[in-house]
Amino acid sequence: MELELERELQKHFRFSTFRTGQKEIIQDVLNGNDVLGILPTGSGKSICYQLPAIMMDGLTIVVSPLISLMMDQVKEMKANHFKKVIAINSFMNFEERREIYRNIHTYKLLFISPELLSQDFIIHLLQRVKVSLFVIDEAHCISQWGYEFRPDYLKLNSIIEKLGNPPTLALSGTATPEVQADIMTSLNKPEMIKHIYPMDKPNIAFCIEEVENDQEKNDMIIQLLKKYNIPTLIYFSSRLTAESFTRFLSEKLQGRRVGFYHAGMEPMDRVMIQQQFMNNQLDIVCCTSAFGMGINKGNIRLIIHYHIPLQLESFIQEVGRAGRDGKSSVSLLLFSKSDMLLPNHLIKSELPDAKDLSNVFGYLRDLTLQDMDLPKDDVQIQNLFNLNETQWRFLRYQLEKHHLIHDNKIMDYNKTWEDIYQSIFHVINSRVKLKISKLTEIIKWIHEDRCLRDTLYQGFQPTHSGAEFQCCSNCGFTWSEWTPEQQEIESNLGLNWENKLKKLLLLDI
DNA sequence: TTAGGGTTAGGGTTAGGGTTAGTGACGGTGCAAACCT
Repeated sequence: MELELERELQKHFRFSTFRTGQKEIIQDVLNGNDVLGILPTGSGKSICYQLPAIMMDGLTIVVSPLISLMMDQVKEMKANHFKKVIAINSFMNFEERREIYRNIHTYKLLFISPELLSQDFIIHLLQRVKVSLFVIDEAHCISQWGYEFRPDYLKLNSIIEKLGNPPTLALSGTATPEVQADIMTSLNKPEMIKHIYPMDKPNIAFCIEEVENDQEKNDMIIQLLKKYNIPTLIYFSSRLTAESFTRFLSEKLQGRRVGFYHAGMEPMDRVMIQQQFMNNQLDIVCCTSAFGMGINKGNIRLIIHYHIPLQLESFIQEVGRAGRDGKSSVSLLLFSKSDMLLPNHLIKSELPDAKDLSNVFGYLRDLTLQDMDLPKDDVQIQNLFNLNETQWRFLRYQLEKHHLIHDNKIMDYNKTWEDIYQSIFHVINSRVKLKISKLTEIIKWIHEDRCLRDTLYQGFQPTHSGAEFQCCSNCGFTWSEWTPEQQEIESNLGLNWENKLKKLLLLDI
């Protein structure tokens, strides 16, 4: 068995040895166990399901949060001469999708979103093939997105059951013990075998600066970026500010290539900015939290937070994109007292409040009394109830869970309505409370006097390595002592046309 | 009396991604149309 695994790895991926954690996870998976694997990004998480998928009979299903991640995976595997892999999404046309459904039994590996996987038709289709392994990639999304933003993540447990309870593998790069427990509870698999590996970054120095206002933030950033010409990400909690700051930087830093990135942009523009940054054709990207998942660029040297993330988990994920190559990198978080308004607003806008909830129940009751269904169009419902998209999605999930609505039919009015109201009201309250406490946690960390590295990681893992370079602003970090490797002017400069062509072709296999 | 510092209030803002209808596959049964003698 031992040697056999290495032989399979060599045969299919041309690696002679496994990286940390891979083999242990794969062995447990092949033995039919449910496994939770926390491996740092860039450590080859995907091998953990790709190799079992090849070796096992039947189909491996991989739930992935982003279509772009699915595409990357399929492209990579096909480049590795593995052809029995496919991703389904709603952008494919009818014919393409029908072709996949017809040939579903010929694939070994299927990438799919939780939303598509929640559709009855897809479940019926997959019930006809043997599902050998069920994988949740970026499994922290269950905890981070499932409760409000993408409730279909919470339906995975019932989907796994409908598929005959295949062995389940949940993978993530960052998950606190709290998030790990949340994943297992949500999947209804309390007995998962855990393989947890440290994700602290010894090569990143943590720096926090309190300022009076945004003007001071701007001055400080300009001063820094004038000194350092290095691949830099600046995180914002506002799309508009990210855009306007990009213009500001372009003005102040002549010759520096600056771009912005957020979820409100055209998909083509997003791909372009990401590619340019990856290929060192952009120096600085001003972005929202949309930027990052699946970005594998080794030489990001500086991550600046212009606004405070809503939780330490997000901060760690965003900061973790620096210094993947192991070289000295810095995280700088800027904050002023007035910054508290923004995260508070974001938390509130995610969930309906008490007034919204009683409004909705009133409307629903009126509709049943008139023997009417909910409108078919969700936008119409949102307008009717005066909720935003996320609030209504959260509420729809809750109402469906309590069987008060099904599709667009509303349950007849009876005395259980009051219990359901109370139950949803309770969920909202505890979610808001939890989010506020997470925000409080990061605020507390920002005001910490002790070592920032120690206090940041203490909730995430039992121990962590010390700093490899400078530690943090509480341990005497100084900018004057920081001399990062400066960026080469143009990454392709050293390549002749033949190598450039090879590089291009490799990128597009 | 005035410049300057500190505080507060008020205005309008605010992240994240997927999806939308149709679709597959199989065997058994019942029935009607087509074909053969």
